[in-house]
This record gives sequence, structure tokens and C-alpha cells, in this order.
Amino acid sequence: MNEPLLGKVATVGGMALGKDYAAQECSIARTLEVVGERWTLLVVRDALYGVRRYNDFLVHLGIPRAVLAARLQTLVDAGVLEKRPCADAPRRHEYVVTERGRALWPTLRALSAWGRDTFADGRPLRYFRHAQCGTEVGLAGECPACGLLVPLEDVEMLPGPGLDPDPADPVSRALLGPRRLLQPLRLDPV
Amino acid sequence: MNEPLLGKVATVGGMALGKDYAAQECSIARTLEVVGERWTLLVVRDALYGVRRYNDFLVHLGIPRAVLAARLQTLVDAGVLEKRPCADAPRRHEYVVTERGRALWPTLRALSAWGRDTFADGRPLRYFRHAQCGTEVGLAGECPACGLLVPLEDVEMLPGPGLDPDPADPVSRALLGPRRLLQPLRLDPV
DNA sequence: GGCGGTGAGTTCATTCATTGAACCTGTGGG
DNA sequence: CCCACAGGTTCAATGAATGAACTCACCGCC
Repeated sequence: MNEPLLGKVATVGGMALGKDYAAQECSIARTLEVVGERWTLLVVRDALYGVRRYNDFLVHLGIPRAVLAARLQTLVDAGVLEKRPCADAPRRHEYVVTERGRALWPTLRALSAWGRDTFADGRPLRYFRHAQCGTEVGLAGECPACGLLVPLEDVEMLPGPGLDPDPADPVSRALLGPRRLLQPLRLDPV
Repeated sequence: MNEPLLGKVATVGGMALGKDYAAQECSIARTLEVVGERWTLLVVRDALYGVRRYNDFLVHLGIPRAVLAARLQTLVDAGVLEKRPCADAPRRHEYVVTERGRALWPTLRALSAWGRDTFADGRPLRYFRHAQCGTEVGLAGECPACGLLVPLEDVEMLPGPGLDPDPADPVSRALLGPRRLLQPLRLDPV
């Protein structure tokens, strides 16, 4: 289930690695070959927030359709997402985060914390708390109070004062309320 | 010294934010506007490793000159690096990491750890240890033993078994040996 | 005082990636 | 039969990245 990736990524079409910047002997460079392209980390973010369907990514990100398709494909190839038929409606399908995708949460948490501290227009956009104890999770998604890495299902996201309380698109609206990471997004048919 | 960035980034040339993907109300998206372009995070990585001079970035990264100049400019504008005249040779200058740049270490550490775990061809490339106690630093750069975030000066980087022990370029050679983060890179004139 | 070397860039033509709009295709409902 | 919807693909136009060549200020030297 968690077999290494090297074969797949390193030997596509005979080129040395992904596309280029990885004659680099460096784990960071290798990682960025997979998730470093434009939009990719935002797709993963949405997936961790519970978004699963093509159209939901589309409207929430405002990404061009072709790019979204390409990125989802890359992420599936890299083992970050898994594409599978929807349980209820067999002709639709959904992209769900794998174990390897969940492992990107510390990265996203660190990026998010940097943004919060750097663009300090005061009001935070979202809080992420350890649901069991209410403490805000730390830089890598760990709980400073309990001292352990919080399982994603136990991370509760809630809107901060900087977040628009009435956004236009339905995905943003669904992602507003207090909810857990990974909790599948279900859009109430208006 | 750590004034917020919003003004600078948000209003360049009248466009809404950076370039695009940030009608997004999201700290991650805002962060990626600054450090999400190709090469940028590798430049920051090198800067944290102690690289300071244009030519050192150039040979170590294998980045096109024009792109390097652009990225350094972006990072200076964003307050991640500071450009200043070299102490010893007044006509040269160097790019040094600011406090805000140091704050990107948890992000880079998390990316690096994901790469290590994902491309598990076995041999790690580098270790990062808390110099005082020898423990490997955790996902966000904290010390699991001491429980606190290790100051960058106390993070010791050492080569792992997967790293080429005799690389071609002098910057890679200088970055091999056990050394501290942020320790300025000095190339011994061969 | 001319000469080559170095650090730190710019300029420019080519290639590659991204964008947005339009098109396609399978199915499910009325 | 017709329309809508999910999940794409195709295409032309734009914008960014690449690599090679060029600039330019200074520095040491003989």
C-alpha cells in the first residue's frame, strides 16, 4: 500500500526526473517534482478538507478544466489521491486522499501557519483545533497540549474572523462550518 | 522588522493578488503566491543551508540566470531574504535569510520528510539533528526529545548514505560535511 | 594605462506550460 | 425524444522558463 514511488516518477520517458530540477539530490526537490507545480498543493488542500469530486474542485479553485484534469492525474499517479467510482452513483467517481496524501498535512499546516503570520492583516481565516482538547494544532499538525500528532479525523476546522461568512460558491459555503478534516463534502441540493 | 506584507503583494499593478490563484481566501494560497513558483523554495532551502551569493545559488541549483535574478528579487520584496553588500568585499553582495525566511524552515522540513518517506529507495540523503542532544528533528523542525522548536543555528545537517560523497560542483561539496543551518558558506579558493 | 578575470546581472529567441472557451460523450430524468 | 449534468478533451492565444550570448563595473596586475 505504501510502496516507494521511485520507479514511476524517476523513469518517465527516459528523462532523469519529473522535468528538471532534480538532478538535485534532495528530498525537497523530489517532493516538489510531485507537488510543486502550480495548483497542485491547493488541490491536495481541498482534498484534505473533504472535497472529492471533479466539479467541486473546479468551482472551489477556479482552476482551468484542463489543468485540473492534469493535476488530478499526476496526484493519482503519485499515489497521493485514489480515483474510484462513487459509492452511491456508480457512474460518477471521486478522488480520495490516500495515506501518502494525508502525510502532506504537516506541509500544508506549515505553509498555512507561515501565511497567517506573514500576511498579518490581523484576522485569521481559519482555526484548526484538536477536537478532543480544543487546542490549536501546531506547525506540523501536532497537538501542543497532548504532544502527539493529531489524526486528521480529529482535526476540527473552524472559520476565523477574516473569512467571508457568505461566499458565493456552494463549495466554499460547505467548507465554512465547523467540520473535521477528511470529512467527505456533501453539497445539500439547494 | 516583521511588518505585514499585505500592501506589497496585494496591490502590485492593480491586480487582485500576486498573479491569480488567490481570490482564494486561504493562508496556503497566499503563501504559495510568494514561494510557490518553480525554483523558489529551492532557493530558500539553499539560503537556509548557508548559501548567500548569486553565483553559488547559480551553480548549486543549475537554474537559469534570469530566473534566479527574478526569484531573488521576489524573495527580497517579500521580506524572506535581505540583499546587502558583502562585509569583506564591498562591491559584492549577499542575500541573507531574514526572520521571515527562517520561519519557512518548518515547511521545508515537512516537505523533506515527505520526500524521504515517499521515495524510500532506502538510503536517506541527509540527517538533521538537534546539535545539543543528537536527536533527529521532527516534522516541523522541533526536537522530539527536548520538546521545543530547535533554533536553526542548533540544527546540524549531516550527509546520509544516499548522498553522493564526491559531487562535481564546489557548492555541493561545501554543503556535504557536517555543518549548521545558516552557517555562511565559504568556498575555500581551490 | 592596458588587460584579463570575476561577480552580478540583462537581453533575446526558442520552447514549454497555462489559460479560457468551446467541444465531446455517456447516462439519467421527464 | 430532449435536455442537463458530470467529467472530461481540444484548441488557439498568452505568458513563463530556458540557455546562450552580451553587458558592465570593478579589481589586481605588469
